[in-house]
Amino acid sequence: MHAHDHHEHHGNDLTKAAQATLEKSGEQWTTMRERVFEALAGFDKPASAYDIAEAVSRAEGRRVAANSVYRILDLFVGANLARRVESANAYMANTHPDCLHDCIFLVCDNCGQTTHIDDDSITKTVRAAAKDMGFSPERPVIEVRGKCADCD
Amino acid sequence: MHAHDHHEHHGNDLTKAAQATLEKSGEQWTTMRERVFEALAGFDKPASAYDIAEAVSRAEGRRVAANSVYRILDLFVGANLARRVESANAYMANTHPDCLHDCIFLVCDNCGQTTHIDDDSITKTVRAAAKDMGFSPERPVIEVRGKCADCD
DNA sequence: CGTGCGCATGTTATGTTGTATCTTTAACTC
DNA sequence: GAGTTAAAGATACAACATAACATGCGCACG
Repeated sequence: MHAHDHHEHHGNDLTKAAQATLEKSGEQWTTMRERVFEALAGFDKPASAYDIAEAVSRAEGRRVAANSVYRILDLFVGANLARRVESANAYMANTHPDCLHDCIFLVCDNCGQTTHIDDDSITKTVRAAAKDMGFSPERPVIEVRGKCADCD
Repeated sequence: MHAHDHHEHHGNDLTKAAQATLEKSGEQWTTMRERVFEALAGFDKPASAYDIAEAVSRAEGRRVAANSVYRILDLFVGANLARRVESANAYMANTHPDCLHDCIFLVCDNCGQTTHIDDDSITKTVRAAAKDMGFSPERPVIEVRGKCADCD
């Protein structure tokens, strides 16, 4: 278990936490950003920008272009409201935007369900190993592909 | 340092090792596969299928389509002759195809230079952490984005 | 009041990465 | 060398990502 305690936000609470974090970083919490965040948080597996564009389009009854979604996702990733899952070319909402981690994703190859772990001892070790090679780590990407408990 | 000793193959030696490994797995070492492998091994940074298609096209003086390259890369990854770098949507030749590892890539965000580490203690820990969550790890993806010694 | 400025979003176009399907060629077997 | 099978070519398209420019909207300042 990791040492410090942080909230795993859910539902409306999560949206509120995201808004607070984004505003604290000096950015606006617009309608569009809220729609994108809610769409993203509504997926239980990594969602591509196009998945989100489609979801928001449906919810809004108008065409929302992927382009706009990408812009917002980039902003979210920068502000720690969302994470990119590299091995899936897709994004996940961060359930504790108020707290910074290198996190580890477990991605089921069968159903796509993705959970995350925050194990700072692992990520510290990975960063240290990179430093030992004279490399300056900035963003560890640690993902595990395999089978989730349900699909195994 | 990792415990067991394996060769880091280079140049013609590497090609020979790749051929041996591929044939041992019951696949043919064709002219095209050799061209693709050599093109791949010729890059010092992750190469996309399209990069390789272009390199092979130039070398052969004829148009080689990306999809042929993809087929061969998939085969190579399956046979441990090459690795996919997920955070770069690109591939690297495996310098020791005769030896199986979960490996760790250090990818420079500035120049693209990518090196790899084989640190089994880290990868074992990652797999163990996944198992603790009831997840069956099959393919850990461990990559570190940052700055290489030269660019830092 | 209105106009000019900054930022968010929309629109369209295009670039890059990855698959699918079908045809043709090349490699091994006898 | 003829027949069989695996590999590679051609073409089309799907999915992911960015670029460039236009529009809308709120707000500060004259």
